[in-house]
Amino acid sequence: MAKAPRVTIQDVAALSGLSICTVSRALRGLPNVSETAQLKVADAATKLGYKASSAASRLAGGTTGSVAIIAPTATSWFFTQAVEAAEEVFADSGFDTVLISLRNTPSVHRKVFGDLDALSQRVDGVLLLNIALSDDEIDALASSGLAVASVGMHNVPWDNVGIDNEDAAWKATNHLLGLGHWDLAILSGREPGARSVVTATERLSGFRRALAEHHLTVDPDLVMDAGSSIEGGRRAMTELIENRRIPSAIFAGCDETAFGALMALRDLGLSAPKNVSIIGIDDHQMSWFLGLSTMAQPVADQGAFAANLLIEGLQRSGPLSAPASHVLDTKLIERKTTRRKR
Amino acid sequence: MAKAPRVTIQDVAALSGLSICTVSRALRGLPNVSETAQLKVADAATKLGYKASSAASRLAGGTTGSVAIIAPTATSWFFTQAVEAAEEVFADSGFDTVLISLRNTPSVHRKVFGDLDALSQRVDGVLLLNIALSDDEIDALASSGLAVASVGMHNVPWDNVGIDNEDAAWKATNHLLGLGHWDLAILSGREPGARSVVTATERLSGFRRALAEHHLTVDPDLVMDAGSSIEGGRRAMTELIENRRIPSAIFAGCDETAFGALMALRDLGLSAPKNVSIIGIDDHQMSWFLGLSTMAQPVADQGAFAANLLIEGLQRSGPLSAPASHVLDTKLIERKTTRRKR
DNA sequence: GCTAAATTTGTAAGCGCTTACACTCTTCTT
DNA sequence: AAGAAGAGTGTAAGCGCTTACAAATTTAGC
Repeated sequence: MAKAPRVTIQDVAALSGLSICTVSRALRGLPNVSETAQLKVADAATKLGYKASSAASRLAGGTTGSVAIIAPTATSWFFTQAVEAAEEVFADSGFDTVLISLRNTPSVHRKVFGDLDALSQRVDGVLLLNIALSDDEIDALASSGLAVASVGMHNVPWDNVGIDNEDAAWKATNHLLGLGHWDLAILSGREPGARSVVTATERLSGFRRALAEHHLTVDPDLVMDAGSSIEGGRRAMTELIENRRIPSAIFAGCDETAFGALMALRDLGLSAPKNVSIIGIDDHQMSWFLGLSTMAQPVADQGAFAANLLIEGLQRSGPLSAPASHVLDTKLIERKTTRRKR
Repeated sequence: MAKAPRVTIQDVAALSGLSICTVSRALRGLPNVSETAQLKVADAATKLGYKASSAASRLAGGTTGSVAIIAPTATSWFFTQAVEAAEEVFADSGFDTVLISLRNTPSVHRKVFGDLDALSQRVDGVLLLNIALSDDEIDALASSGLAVASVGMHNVPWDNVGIDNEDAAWKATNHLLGLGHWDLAILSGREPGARSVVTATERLSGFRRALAEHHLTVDPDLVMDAGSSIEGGRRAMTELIENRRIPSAIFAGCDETAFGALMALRDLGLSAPKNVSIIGIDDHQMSWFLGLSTMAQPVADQGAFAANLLIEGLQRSGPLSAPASHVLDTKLIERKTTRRKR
């Protein structure tokens, strides 16, 4: 199969009998192109199967036709769901998706956000998934010329979609409190050694608020950095049981953490809700199976929604209207790992 | 933050007192550059913080500095693990990773593989994860100019790494057979309506061989297309129990399918290994917790290994040596969902 | 020591696209 | 009905890099 010589804008111009310039404008839907020209160009383009060279386009000051999705890690459930949904939206809109996993590693984080020029050279926009950014990084991003949208990041100068983490945590905690549990632990926070994640901070704060409203104090011994992985949950839970004490109930920052906790429990001959009640956040696909009580959140929806916001931002490109923050609902799903304190 | 004017190769040339051309060659490690020049260029480049523009480089006939990972879907466990591992390797080698999910959708598949020109325009190489390709597609890819490497694809004209699926399935089936189960069902195959996956075909064949070696026939009623998702496993298992019959044991094409089957079982008041023994393939993170017997395979290793092969291929770029196929080991992990037939 | 060959360096022509600017035609003005 | 304004189109100059090819320099050969 011989390499077909690339179809360039020249060919389209030739076939349509117009100049390169007019073709370029027509193709990009710019004004000042007659309908006749539009049609001729569109016709010639499809006939030739023309696709603009992103490299050339980029070099000449145009766009790259690709966007980046930046996630703290690519393996945890939340991110895989969100990434898949966003990728679909991007692909359907003709964008390539560059995946960047920070791997929970500060040095990678710095490398990515420390050189936005490099980023903006390769992509037109970025979709941020629950990334904890410093004020400087936010400013830099906002003025980088890149379109930005995010999931799970509040108070940022770009469009965002997420759930109300503080509220979800508050509700989850209240569920526990309502069941008569007052000695609560939280398995959340950040991966030890990693950068903290906004989400975790907000969830912790919801947890604290719920307790405070019941005039309960948070025992520092029961606040565990468990990250958001199964392994982290397991480690934290083991540590909790072996070296601290068993609380009455546990609020896990996400379902995977709860899974890990459940494992640790079983390792030690304990179980939920017998020895301890436990609730997570997410409604992971396995949660139903494991009977895990949880606050359900629409993950794929968030990814798709944010992706669409980014694409809109890419199109509008004009004066940025005020950034909007969309909040999606969460819902308590009571299953078998939580029950009234005896 | 004013946008720093881009540092171009011109600037480096000026600072080093050499011509653009020499700088370009020096930067890319091409021959015929004196050591003195090398040093001067390297010096000037770092001093200026110079980064080549990938767009310009690409346009001029160089490389894009990015590679694509193509997966049948981005959400299933196997792929998320492999993708994360590969992305890490790519990132560490300075490549951008373009994620392309086929979403188990034939039309997407056709779109991607039907226009390799578009692909080769944006990336230097592709990493294929368990993609079922027609001979024509394989030929087209092989002669597309793209570097290619794959996971889980045998008999392809490029480097591949995978496990011996036929053998793994055979071993898993033999485990069941050895336990006295002779009435076996298989939950594998492809997502109904989707393109078949090589892996599934090979696993089915290992299953058949094991049975044949024991002079057993495969009951077509017990061969279910379950795809490789939890949902698929659940659906297939439900269908099996409700409209066909309950076999003595089940070989699930992957752990997630097995999870789904376990769910379906429980839905109907049954359980493993009481009513049916069940074994999967993968050793998913949750399998230990659920007590699922399985054939463990090193997923992240496969992704990383293949990514390295791709990078090597990218570098060598010369006459392609014979494609190598690397086979990684699998291991039977006997847990609680399989037991001797009573 | 002088030419032939090899090595290092520079010149210049693109790669395919965008865009400022110049140039036709049409339309409105008055 | 003549000039201004605007719509539609074309010309040409890059964007930053790679790469023939030519030029300059060094090295080798006899």
